[in-house]
Amino acid sequence: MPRHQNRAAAGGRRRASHSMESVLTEAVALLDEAGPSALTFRALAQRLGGGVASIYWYVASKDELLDRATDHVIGGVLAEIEAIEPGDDPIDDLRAMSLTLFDAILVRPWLGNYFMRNTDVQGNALRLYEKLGQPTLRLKLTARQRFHAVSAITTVVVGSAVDLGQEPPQEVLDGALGRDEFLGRFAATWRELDAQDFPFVHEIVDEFDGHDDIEQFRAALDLTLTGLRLQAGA
Amino acid sequence: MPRHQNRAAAGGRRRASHSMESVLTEAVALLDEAGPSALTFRALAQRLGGGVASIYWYVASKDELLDRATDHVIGGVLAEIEAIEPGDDPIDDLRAMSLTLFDAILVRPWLGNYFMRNTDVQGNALRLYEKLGQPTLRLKLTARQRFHAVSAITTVVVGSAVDLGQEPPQEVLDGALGRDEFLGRFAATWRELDAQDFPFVHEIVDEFDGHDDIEQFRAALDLTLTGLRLQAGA
DNA sequence: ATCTCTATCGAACGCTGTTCTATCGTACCT
DNA sequence: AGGTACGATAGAACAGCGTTCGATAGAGAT
Repeated sequence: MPRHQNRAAAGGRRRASHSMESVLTEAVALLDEAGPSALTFRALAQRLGGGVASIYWYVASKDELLDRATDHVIGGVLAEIEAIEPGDDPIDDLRAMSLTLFDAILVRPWLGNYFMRNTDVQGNALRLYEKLGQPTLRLKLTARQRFHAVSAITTVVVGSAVDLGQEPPQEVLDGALGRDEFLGRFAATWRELDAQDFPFVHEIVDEFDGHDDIEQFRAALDLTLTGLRLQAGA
Repeated sequence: MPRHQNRAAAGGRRRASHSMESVLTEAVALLDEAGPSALTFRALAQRLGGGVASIYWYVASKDELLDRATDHVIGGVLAEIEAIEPGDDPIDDLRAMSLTLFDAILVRPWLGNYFMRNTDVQGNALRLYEKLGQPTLRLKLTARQRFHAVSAITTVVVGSAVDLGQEPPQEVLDGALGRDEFLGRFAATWRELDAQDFPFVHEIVDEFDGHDDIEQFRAALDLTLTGLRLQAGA
């Protein structure tokens, strides 16, 4: 592991000169551009203009690379969340923070899969967890209820995000097939199901067709927050 | 794809004779015994006493294998859920179904990662989705609210389960390190954090230490169901 | 000038999912 | 019976992956 940051990158030489920063930045860029399957040590090395093995000086394994890359961008999210001014209602604050986190995962669907995997490496994730928990300190709850509340909220956020994070079947990644057509195709097969056996699916198929992910998430979050509000007796 | 099931497996011959059933059963067995990383085509072929390429006659890719294996066991869960007698309160029914599903994922943590990935292949998952939705038909809700409610519940169930499904760091898989010690080690590092900067983490660290996953899930589920009950105006 | 330590890299290893091609065995048709 | 089509099996090879090894370049200290 590197003990000192790289001071400067020497000019056009043979050997490449990296830094933790550049490694994580390029890793994130790869994840953003083409999803988790595109982040390979070879692809990353090529982007950095160096050899494969060099990356192992900064990172002990791919898992650690993913954890550090995740925490790297979570740092930005944390800053956004810390910039939120606390209001009168703690639950409204929780709501705002959750939406900010969700938005971030919406832009980078891969985040959900690695977020909070290992708080040893993911220091920013831990800080974010703390930040999410602080509003609950202003609620009339037991410590256990607070713990469960924040767990429930992160579950909803990350769970919703993971749903979205599933790599679409290539056709929509290419842009050949739009998201609406993708949903529509599912909806079409659902509509062909027997109406007797699948009354619920028929009831909601029009809602599913072309639905908005953010709205769906907001609905799930609000159910949880309503429950929490009731629990806090406010 | 096989059009006919295998009628009989001829006695001790050279060539192996499979069936969709046996392929999925052995795949599930591998997943159960040693997690997703243990399910490889080579390991599976060895268990089936045949060659690697044979599996591709039943399944077009590993993704499909995972989808079918998942749906295979979801079939059992579906039967359990269909055996539940509907009661007076639709939300109580929802609760019972969710707990049944969660229990199933608790026993097979890998389930959460593949559940509902592709309802084309996962027919039982679709039926389970329908079953989860039916109680909401008895609630005073709009179609959209019903859709969002069931999505929220599956998110909580699967989200909680995925959290648990993360392959533990080998030490606890070996049994060398118990789950309690594993949690305790995290708790210990959390306790060493600055109390000023991490008031919430300090507040809940004792709850985290040695916490029960099922209880944590139940708390998250109940928050959502309470919110839903309020929404339905009951 | 030599030594040490940081940082780099090419080549190789073992593993993976997947494909190619060849084949066996059975059921059916004449 | 003999021929043929096809369901079903399998070994070998391929490309790609994460990871390890051993060698080595460069900069600063002695």
